[in-house]
Amino acid sequence: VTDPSTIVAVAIDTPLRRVFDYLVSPELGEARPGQRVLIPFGRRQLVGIVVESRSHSAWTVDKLRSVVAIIDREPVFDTELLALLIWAADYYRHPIGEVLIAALPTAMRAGTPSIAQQKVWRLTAHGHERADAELSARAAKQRSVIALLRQVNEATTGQIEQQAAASVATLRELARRGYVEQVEIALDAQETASGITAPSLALNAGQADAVTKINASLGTFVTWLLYGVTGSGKTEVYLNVIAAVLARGAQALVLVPEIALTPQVIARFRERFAASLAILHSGLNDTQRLNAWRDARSGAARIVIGTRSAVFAPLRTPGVIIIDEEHDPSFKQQDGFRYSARDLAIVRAQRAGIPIVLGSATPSLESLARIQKQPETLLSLPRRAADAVPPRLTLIDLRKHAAAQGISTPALMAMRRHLDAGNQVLLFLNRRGYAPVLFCPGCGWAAHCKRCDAHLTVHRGSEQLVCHHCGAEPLAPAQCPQCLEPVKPVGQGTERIEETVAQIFPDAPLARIDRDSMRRKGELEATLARIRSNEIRILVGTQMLTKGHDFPNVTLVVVLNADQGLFSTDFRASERLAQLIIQVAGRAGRATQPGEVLIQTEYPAHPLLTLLLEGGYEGFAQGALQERQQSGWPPFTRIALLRAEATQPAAATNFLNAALRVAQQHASRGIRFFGPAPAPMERRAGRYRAQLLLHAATHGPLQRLMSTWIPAVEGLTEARQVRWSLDVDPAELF
DNA sequence: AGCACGCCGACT
DNA sequence: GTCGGCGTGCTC
Repeated sequence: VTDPSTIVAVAIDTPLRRVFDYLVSPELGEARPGQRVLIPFGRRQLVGIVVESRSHSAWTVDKLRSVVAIIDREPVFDTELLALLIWAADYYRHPIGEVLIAALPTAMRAGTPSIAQQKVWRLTAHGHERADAELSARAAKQRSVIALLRQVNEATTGQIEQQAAASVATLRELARRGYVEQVEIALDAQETASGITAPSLALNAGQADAVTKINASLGTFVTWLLYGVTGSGKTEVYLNVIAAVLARGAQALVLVPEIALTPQVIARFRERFAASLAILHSGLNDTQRLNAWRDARSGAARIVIGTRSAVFAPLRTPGVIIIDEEHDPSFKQQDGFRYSARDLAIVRAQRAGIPIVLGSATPSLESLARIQKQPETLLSLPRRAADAVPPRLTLIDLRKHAAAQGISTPALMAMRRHLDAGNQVLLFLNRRGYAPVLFCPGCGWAAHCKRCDAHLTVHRGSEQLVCHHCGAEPLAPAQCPQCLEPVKPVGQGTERIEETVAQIFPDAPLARIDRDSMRRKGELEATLARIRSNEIRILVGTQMLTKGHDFPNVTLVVVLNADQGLFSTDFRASERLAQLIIQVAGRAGRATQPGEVLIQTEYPAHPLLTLLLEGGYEGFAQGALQERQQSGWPPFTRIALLRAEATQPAAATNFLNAALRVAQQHASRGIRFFGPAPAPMERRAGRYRAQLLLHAATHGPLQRLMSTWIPAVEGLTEARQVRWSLDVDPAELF
């Protein structure tokens, strides 16, 4: 007897790195890839996603269970998006079920319909035939409802209430008699405008050239690098490209860093286009997210703007992908499914056959390495005429110049000069809190976190110390627990800089901008408004200041401590520091006056700083790329990182050693292993962390090894005592 | 990840 | 006598 059922491979939201085969009985209809299905799984019933239709299974039929129901009429992922997601799961070696589920809005991870639904009333067959004959002549309201439904076929409760002057009670009575019924139907996508409401600004030659080239590439895959300093008009280029994409009837996908998705950015798009926008970011609730997702999928939204995860937004007619601030680290997910939205966006554009535009004032070294091979894809935007003079970078040698509470005399003098000229001053320090250490001058004791290998940070006006790594908030001792001497805060955080500056410049209104001071919703917006109105004269802040916001009246930027990224074990730290310095320097001198940037350092002869000063970001990047090539780091080679953490001190290293032994039994030709080594901060939140680095000339050997190695690693007994994860193309080495 | 089974310690 | 601790194994 042949079983008429077909077999489907289903991905399920579990950490299991495989799909599960199920039977589909013929009466359910065809289960197509991308559709959600309800399936029995162990003792539970779960929502899964069909990945593939199969004629055979490696499992015998008696082991297979049956799909309970097919949830979607239309697949939630079209063929292209499903293929991209499967590719991503394979590339990052992440469980496919988690990858597919992560790409769905939360509401759809349960059974919520993928297309917006509407409840409508309609006549039953019985109602059609008998209602007029059977209803009493005096039942005027009931009769008018029947008449209305005969006319329009379907109507919502609201429509009936208005047009038939009937109440819900009338409808209930009609339903009780079996004349009418209420059913859910799909709500058709609303037709939306796609026009342009505001004209383009006049483009300069660089912008016009970029727009011309990108627009000529529509319909083909090209990776463009749009390289231009802050204020060079990258957004205007995006807007003109999007206009061309909309004119072709296609959609634009725009990815921005988490911190940059501000009301102003959205307003700029809304101003220009009548087309409807779908916005996808972490601040949305489930319903808003679902609606945005549906609009993107139906094509009702012509422009989709979002943060990292929006790279998985469904698009009916993809036309272009734009990644603003492509160097930004927030495009890499740092836990769970550790994908790079930037890299996946390039893959998506390639598979869709559309151009992708990577925009930045400080491009990633990956992008610059690509430009060395494909120089024709570089689109450089020159400075605007008004800002023809780039800000002047100067080093202040902290060993020569005394620093009062972190601010050197030359910096103080420059601040005075710029304030007296009526300008604003920005002090940048990438360290929150009052002081990074609480120290005893008597015996050398310092306050450490009980659960981390880190100092506790002092916060002003708080009885408690704070661990910036695990969030612990122990009480601050007034005296040293060892020798009973009074303890004192050592070093500077933004709070202490704020205090010092307020003492030295008591008449200059000051704002501190960091995660602590901007905790409340809307506070950042309010402060930025006070800065724009020139009410604030001195800005003190962390990297929160460097992202996206323009401060036209700032003419002096002081980088208070450039040394934190100078001697890191992470080969990417110098790239990050250079980007940070150039980004913060970009806040200076937007208007008529040239800007001045002072960088305080104990290492003025450090090659990174020398390169930056002499050659700007290009100079630095050239040097850094040479160094990466010589020492064999990405983008010239490929790496992956196996991390592990455990409450037992040796468990993580034991696991990684076992994993390394297994790796050597697999096809690991061309792969070098570094470690296992303890993470730079070995203990964090009470867990001991270690890592094993894999290094190869190209991705191929890594992929070949991981495809057989990771399943073996999963089965190791040592794995039971640890939490482990794999990071392909890690952005940070710890 | 769930969820169950299973085998050993302190309690209504 | 049971409730429940978390080690181990399984999910088409």
